[in-house]
Amino acid sequence: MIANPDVLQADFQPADILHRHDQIDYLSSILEPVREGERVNGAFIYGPTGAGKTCTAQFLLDRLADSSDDVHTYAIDCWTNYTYGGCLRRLLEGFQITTERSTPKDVLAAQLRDQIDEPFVVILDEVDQLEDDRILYQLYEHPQITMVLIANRRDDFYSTLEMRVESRLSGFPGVEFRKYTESELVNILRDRVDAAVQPDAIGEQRLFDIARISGGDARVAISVLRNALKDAEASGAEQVSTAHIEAVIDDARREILRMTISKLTSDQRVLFQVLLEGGELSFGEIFGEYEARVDEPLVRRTIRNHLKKMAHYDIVAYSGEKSGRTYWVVDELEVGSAPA
DNA sequence: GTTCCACCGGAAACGGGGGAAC
DNA sequence: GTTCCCCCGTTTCCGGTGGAAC
Repeated sequence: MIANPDVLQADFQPADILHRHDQIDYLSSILEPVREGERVNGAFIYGPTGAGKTCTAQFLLDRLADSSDDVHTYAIDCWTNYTYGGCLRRLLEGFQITTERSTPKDVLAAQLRDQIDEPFVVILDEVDQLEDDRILYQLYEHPQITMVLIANRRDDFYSTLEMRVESRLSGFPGVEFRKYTESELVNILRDRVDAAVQPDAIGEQRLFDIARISGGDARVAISVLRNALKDAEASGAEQVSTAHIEAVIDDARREILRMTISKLTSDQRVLFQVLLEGGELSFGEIFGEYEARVDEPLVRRTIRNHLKKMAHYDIVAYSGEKSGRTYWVVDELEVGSAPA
């Protein structure tokens, strides 16, 4: 049934990004001068998870790199490179400059300033995860670097920046990526189906079912599609049925959850599990349960930092400013009701 | 109003890990 | 192999806040 499984992976880069042509055209017009060697400040892409932000930005950078040998491009995941030094090192790596963990940060900054002497377009994905916005200021001031910033919420990001950085970046043209509509998701799924599976493996109505339960999130929709096709194939069916889709909704949920928690440290995973099982909990309840589950627990202050970081990741949420604060897991995968 | 307790978060210190220099 | 330097996660200290009990 499945002829080309790679096409069903969430990170597969399609030849065309459906329903994002307006954004692509606009971003292309912004980045066009870079091709001619001119300096462009950059752009800011924002919108919810699964709206195609990263995929589109990567698509644009690939196209830019293909069209000109003189333009260097690189993408940095600020979730994993959130420290000032770590982000600087990744940037220099992108320009083929090798660095060491022990290299002083001011040396890295000087290398960035002095050694990048050709047009360089950088995607900073999940830019709101950066701990230190000095890097954004230095990139802005660099005569050869163009930034493409990606985050979920525009206003939240700008509100965290130091004034001198905010005043510069607020001039970046913003490009909003809204959630996909059901019919848009159906087109995206059909595109993948046409490239990946045998004809008639899944009917149009079943694609609508998947689109409806995915809440506008292409990542979820593709995960449900992939799992439903696998389930149908394993059961010897010739076509995906409603029952196959119903059977894999929880699998898709777990898959997304696994992808999310795979980025966490072991202690953060315990905290996540405590909150997942306990629902809404106070700090004292979380810490008590955490302490009982690990052999060498970290101190309270560190756990507070971890919870704050997880809230920054949008994995957990909290209400209340001081005492009386409670924490809970954010249900990121908003899978709706099962198909009718 | 006062005291106690739990909690938050800034600041500084500590220590492990990794690389460079000798 | 040893020493030094640096990064970065963790710990310690401490001031501030808010709610509950008296």
